[in-house]
Amino acid sequence: MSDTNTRVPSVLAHELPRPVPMDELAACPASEVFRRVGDKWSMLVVILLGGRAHRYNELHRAIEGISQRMLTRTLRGLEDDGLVWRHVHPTVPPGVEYGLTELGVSLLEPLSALADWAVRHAPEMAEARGAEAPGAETRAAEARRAEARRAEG
Amino acid sequence: MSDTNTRVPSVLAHELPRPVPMDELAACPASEVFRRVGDKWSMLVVILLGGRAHRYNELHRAIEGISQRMLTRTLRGLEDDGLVWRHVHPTVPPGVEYGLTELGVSLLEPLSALADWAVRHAPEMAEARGAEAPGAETRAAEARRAEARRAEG
DNA sequence: CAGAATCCCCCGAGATACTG
DNA sequence: CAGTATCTCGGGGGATTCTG
Repeated sequence: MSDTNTRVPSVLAHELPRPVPMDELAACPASEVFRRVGDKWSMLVVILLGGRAHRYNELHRAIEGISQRMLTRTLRGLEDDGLVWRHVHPTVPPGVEYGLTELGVSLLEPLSALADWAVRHAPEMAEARGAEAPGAETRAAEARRAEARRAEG
Repeated sequence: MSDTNTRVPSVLAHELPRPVPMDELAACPASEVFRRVGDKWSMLVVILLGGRAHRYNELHRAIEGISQRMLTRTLRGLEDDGLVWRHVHPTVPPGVEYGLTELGVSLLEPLSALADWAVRHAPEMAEARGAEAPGAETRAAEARRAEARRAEG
């Protein structure tokens, strides 16, 4: 990936005119990060920790729906990536705190940009896919679309 | 999710002081979008189509590694989300073109911000997790970290 | 309190073969 | 050319139980 600090490859500079350099992107760190962003809990934890440091059970209660297993694994992953620090207070019932490293904090910005985009454009996406209430109707909508495609193509 | 166009909830404004409103975020479109970002091919396709419109096999060749099934499913998903359009040229061997909708184009910006972050901070992440060459050493590193944790906590 | 271990299930995703 | 149809497998992720 050549030169990192001065001139960033900026593969995605969204003016990109060229056929897109796959090697620079597919094999490159973006995929890895995208994957983390996509997993079910990581970014949620990052956001929570972006507010302030939390203890384990504090996170567990705050997130609601996550299993202990997944919370632990998620934290481990983020810690391994250097996004989250972990500090053990050697008290009698042990207390473990988690928080964002500087690296983790720096992620907050592009992440919030993406989240803001999501919030802003949610209505358009909802409209695009049929907009009717979720549930049985969704399948009906998909069926209609498939059929529309058949008629068209 | 209240008011969307004037004052965006901006849940993630990274100064966020409050305990983080889970309801506004967890159940909200961000998760959905994050998931899309995380899936193996979607964002790659978006980026490719960000350069210019492509035909099906053109994408298939460009991406290298994607199966027909996955390419089709990915395109379908993006189309359903309103990020990608699809146009069938009623020629004799059928020709189908895909491209980004306006919505899709608008995604390019936050997406590139995230990718740029990834490229910029890849070294730090690599260093954080041990930095040795991938493969068997990775497991050794993980083992070391686990042991370090045991010794510490 | 903060996990580790174990079991289990579902589905994302690849391989392969066939088609209008 | 641009798909669809099946089969298959690995792993992401949940529920439950046990422990320092």
